[in-house]
Amino acid sequence: MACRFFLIFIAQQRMKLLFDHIEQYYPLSPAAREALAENFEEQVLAKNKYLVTEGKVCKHLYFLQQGALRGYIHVDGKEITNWFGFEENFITSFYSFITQQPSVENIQLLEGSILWGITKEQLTRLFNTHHEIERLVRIIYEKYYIRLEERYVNAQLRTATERYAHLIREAPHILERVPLGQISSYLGISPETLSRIRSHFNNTSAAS
Amino acid sequence: MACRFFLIFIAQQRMKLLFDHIEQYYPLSPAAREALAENFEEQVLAKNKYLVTEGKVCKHLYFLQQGALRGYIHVDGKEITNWFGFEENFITSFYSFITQQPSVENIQLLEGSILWGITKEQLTRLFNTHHEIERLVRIIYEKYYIRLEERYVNAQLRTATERYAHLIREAPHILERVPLGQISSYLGISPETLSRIRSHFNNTSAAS
DNA sequence: CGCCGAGTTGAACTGAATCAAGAAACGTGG
DNA sequence: CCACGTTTCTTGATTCAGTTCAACTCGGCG
Repeated sequence: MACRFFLIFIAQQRMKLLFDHIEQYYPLSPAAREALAENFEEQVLAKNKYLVTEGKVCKHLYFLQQGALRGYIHVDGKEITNWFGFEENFITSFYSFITQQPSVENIQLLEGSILWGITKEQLTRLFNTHHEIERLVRIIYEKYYIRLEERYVNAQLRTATERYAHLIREAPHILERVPLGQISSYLGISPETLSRIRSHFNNTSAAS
Repeated sequence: MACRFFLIFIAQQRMKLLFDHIEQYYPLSPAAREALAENFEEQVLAKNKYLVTEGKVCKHLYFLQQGALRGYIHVDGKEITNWFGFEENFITSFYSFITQQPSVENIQLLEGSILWGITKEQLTRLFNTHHEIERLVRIIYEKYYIRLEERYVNAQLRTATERYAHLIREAPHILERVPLGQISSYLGISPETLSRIRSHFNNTSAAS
């Protein structure tokens, strides 16, 4: 038996970042932590690989421990990036994961990454056995809802230049880790315009 | 005792639309229904009154049984409508309700309306006593998350004309119940442009 | 009856897209 | 380590969707 507890301990050590992150949302009992540790599976993926591809059902909810990725859709033959994901975030194609309908979006690795995944079925089972896990997920949904609402207002109200300024203020790391073309589609502007905005920014800020 | 059950029955009859709606998301046990019936409070408000005003904390989650309303924010002295709410929808200022921080948005009645409200505290208490109520809310969050995601993609990708076309296809009732100026800010275009788009639509569709 | 807010229509203007061509940066194989 | 093609980014010229400003119309209401 000592052996079993030791293995649980080891597993939870490897998932430390995930559990630390969860703690910020809602503190779980040891039993619930153990149940989660038994159901999350590690996944290591190389740059440019896909976590989710359009047409296929997204079965997993992921926690991104290390790396970066993006969600994009195809519109008129072009790739439109809808979001970027970085360390310590839950990742999935929400529409597909929730409804279990084929995904319209693709999730692609921008860097080699380490993820922890759990299937919808496993999670649903855990909801039945551990009320607090369902509470945790309810709270996570709340946070992500608010985030999305912010993005929506931002997209609706701001001009291209303002959206870029907002991005370098709120998430400057994106600029170093993501090619311009993907950022421009995320901001809803053409690559040329973003290039111009950026050079204008550099000139005016360098002058000061 | 017979009297008590009779009163519960009466209460649930008055809230029939709410319970029917909930049923679509997740079927509740009689005990949970009863608990909800005891905590939701009816509210009848006249046209142009406010359900939530900016600066104040939004304490309630509402179910709109009858009527119409809109959420808007002030930007550069202008009112920007972010969403419309109609019958059989849950309504709140999500950011304020979830975080219990002062609201940035106003919720105004577009018509005289009948609502059922429950406070955040009451709901949180019910989460502790009835797992299934927390599940219901988790499922509701999922649905509303997907809806918001759709609105986001729509705002980001479509042109003004396409957004209008999408609106009359998906929610034609809005046009009859809401003044043009509010619809235009919701679509993220100027009233003049919407007027032009609309007249163009009428001309081309009347010609066919 | 005249006022007032909401909607329409016109003309000028502008932010951003598109088209097109070059310049850098990047990775791959010799 | 360099030469190569490929992709990514920049810069310029033109075009276009949508804004802004301004004047006008219409329906409701004191």
